Amino acid sequence: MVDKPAPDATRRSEKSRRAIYDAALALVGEVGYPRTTVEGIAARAGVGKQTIYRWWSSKADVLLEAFLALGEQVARTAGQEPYAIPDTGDLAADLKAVLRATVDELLDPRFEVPSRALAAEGLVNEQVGREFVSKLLEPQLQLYVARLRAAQGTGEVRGDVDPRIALELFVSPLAQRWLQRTGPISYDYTDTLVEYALHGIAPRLPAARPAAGPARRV
Amino acid sequence: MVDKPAPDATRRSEKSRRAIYDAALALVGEVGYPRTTVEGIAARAGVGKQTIYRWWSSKADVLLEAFLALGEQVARTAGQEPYAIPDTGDLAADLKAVLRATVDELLDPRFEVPSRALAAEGLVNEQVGREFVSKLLEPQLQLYVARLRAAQGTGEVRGDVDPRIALELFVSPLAQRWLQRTGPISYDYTDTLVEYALHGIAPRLPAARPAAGPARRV
Amino acid sequence: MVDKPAPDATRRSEKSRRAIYDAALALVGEVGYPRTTVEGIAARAGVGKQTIYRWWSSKADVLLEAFLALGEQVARTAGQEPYAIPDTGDLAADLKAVLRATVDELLDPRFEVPSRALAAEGLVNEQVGREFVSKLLEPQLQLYVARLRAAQGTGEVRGDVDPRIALELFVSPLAQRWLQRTGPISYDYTDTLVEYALHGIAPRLPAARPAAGPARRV
Amino acid sequence: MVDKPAPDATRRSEKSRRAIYDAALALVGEVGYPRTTVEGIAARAGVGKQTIYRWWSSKADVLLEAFLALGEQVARTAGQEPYAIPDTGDLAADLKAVLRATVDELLDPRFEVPSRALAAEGLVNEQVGREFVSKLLEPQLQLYVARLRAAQGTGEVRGDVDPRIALELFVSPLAQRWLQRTGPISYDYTDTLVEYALHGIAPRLPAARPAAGPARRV
DNA sequence: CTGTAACCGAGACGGTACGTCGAGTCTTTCC
DNA sequence: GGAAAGACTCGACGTACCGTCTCGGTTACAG
Repeated sequence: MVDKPAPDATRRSEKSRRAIYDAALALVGEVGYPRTTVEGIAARAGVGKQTIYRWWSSKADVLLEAFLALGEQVARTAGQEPYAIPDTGDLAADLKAVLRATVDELLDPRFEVPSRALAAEGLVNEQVGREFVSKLLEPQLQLYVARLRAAQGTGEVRGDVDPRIALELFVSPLAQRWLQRTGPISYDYTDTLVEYALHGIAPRLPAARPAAGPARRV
Repeated sequence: MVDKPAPDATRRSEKSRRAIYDAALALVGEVGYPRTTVEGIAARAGVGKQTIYRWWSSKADVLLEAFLALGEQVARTAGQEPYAIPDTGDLAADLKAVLRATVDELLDPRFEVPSRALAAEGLVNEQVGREFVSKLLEPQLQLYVARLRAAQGTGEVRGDVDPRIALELFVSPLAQRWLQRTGPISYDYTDTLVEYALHGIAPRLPAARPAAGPARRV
Repeated sequence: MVDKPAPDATRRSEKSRRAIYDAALALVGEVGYPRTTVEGIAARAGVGKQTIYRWWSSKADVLLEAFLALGEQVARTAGQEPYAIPDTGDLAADLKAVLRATVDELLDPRFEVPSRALAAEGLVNEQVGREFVSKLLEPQLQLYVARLRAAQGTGEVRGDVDPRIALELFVSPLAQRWLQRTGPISYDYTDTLVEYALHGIAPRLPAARPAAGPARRV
Repeated sequence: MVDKPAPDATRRSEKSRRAIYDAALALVGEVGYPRTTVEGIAARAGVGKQTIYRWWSSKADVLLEAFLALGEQVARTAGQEPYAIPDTGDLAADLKAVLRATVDELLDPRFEVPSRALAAEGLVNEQVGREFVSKLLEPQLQLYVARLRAAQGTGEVRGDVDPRIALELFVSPLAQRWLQRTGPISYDYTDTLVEYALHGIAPRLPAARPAAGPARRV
């Protein structure tokens, strides 16, 4: 069995690509993911169906790229990297700020429908899932890893902690509430998550060191 | 507009119902959720399509009930309630044990495909999502709430902690890794989650807090 | 390889069949055969495409049956058999009359487009061709065979002539002019064909028998 | 509306033209006319699609020219005009000989598929039909006209006979049997046609005619 | 001898129709 | 009246070609 000859990407129509992205995002936003069809995207974009099938393998694939492109475009519009995590020296405050921003984004309908749709498709379609995770999710999680490592440097976080796991303590609960609608999302909620995660839910042990401040040992 | 006359449930064929459950679970396991069709379920169950549409509203609905029925049947077979959380007095040990059991279940292919499929459908189909959460997910989470409340009684957990949020610190990360394939799942991983969640990732620093605080347990 | 289970003809929708015949004939008449599509027939008939593909194998197949049905219906309307060849005892007059009627029919636009289309499809698609010939053409030609045989009985036609070939002398030229547009069609033309065919194009040989009339020997 | 600028025929690639003819004839022979596509011809000829559309208006147009070119080439190979009708003084013999040669050609698969395809297309596509008739069919029929006229000079054929009609008595039946598969084709068949056509199917009865008559040859 | 304008191979493009699949509805026949 | 069976309308699928439209590249004639 031979793969078909693979189209010549240098001749690709930029206009069509953009029109397809726009149509796909618009339709998903308007009628939802399951009722968005390849045929509908093509019609709305003023494009032949074949032009979609030539460059993408499925509806999910189109939407994934469209969403990535949207992300880049928003980033470019915003001027600088919007997803950086600040480092004011106060880890808790920084995390709360970022998570509050995330809450805002999750509740923004422009993002909500397509990203929920992609996440759903990714659960069931392994290929889409892997790409969704590696292109969208993991890069953002790595920002938390970096911030937590910095906090380990300043002693705000124990040195033997695995940051890749630690970040899940506050990121995953938010993700699950949003995706699976297991509970409401609010600033209070994310603030609480950060507190529980950072300080632990166990009562302070009476032992411990006297010391003050955020452990300014060099 | 009137709802259609509503079928008379007393005359329902129990045999058909079971055959439909079996067929649905078997097909989802064999060909995956998206390629499982109502027509296929009907054919495999030796049942008319109308019999399915008479009692369920969609493929997801069938699968949801089939999955619930499977759970009950397994429970009945196992003899006693399988999802209870032990209370040995050692919270950490109890949670680790339960999460290890959960890991086993998540990796059991008999459960994996249908529950992943249901979760995915639930993301996008709000009705299914609500039912999935309220009938399957939340009841299990409430077991954690109960156990955490008990731990608050013994002082293992601060009294001012919201148990419904606290449980997410170790449950959600596991759920996300499994659902979205963001990372590997193992006993080590869940043990680590419990440790981080229970003791916090920050070094124990009882100071640096105003005072006040609740948790005035006797 | 198995044929698909073959639909149950007893459950077939008579209404759909009629609507499909009507739509097919109308469309062929309006836009011509090549621009008549299965999709168009289905839409016009208010029928799903699948219903067409369930019962017919192709556009040509639909049209063939539609045309046959039209023929039957016209016949039923006309009351008695319309394609019988009269036998007044005067072979030449009878043939001229029938061929004049045929000319009328060939020039009737209601028949022209679909039958020309079917004939064309039959040239290239052997299956359609065989059915066209056996169901439509040959039965009519057999009427000529019968009439010629009767004429052999009365001595109007030599006894050693093969009627199946003889009829082609006047039928085929008309068919070719009509189908291939190799020349105009008129009463004069068909009358001439009959004369040439019946009396031969050679001059009368001076020899021969004295006799009179159309050989009324019993 | 202006016609497009009309390509410069002097710069036309002869190699491409030949390759297109070859590819078209080969494909029609191999997969039949309906499954021969412009795209396929271009690919097989190693030619851009536009090169075909620049010089021809349709698949049928290409095939028509390809077929004409094939005819010329065969003629050139054969040395002299192959379709001339001999004039030995014996009309019946001459016609039988020519028709036997025609039978051979009709049964030659090299010719059969493309010419049947062209004839079919011509039935439905009037433009192609006219060209097919005027460029291919009529020139050959005119050879019969000439031969019949000569026969009128020698008294073998009545002078008042229209040769253009007369030739159809033996040519059209053969054409119809071949095109529409209404019967087998053989030397016997064509010999019989000639006999019937030339001598008439009625017994020779010189009487029963008013008199007068033309054919007053000296 | 060199533009430059046409043809050329290639193939992406907007479209139309294909023939298939499955959804959800409707109808028939049996129990 | 529920159930098996399956034909029905409908809508989308992914594919095949249509005929048009760029893209370099390669002649071949004009300056």
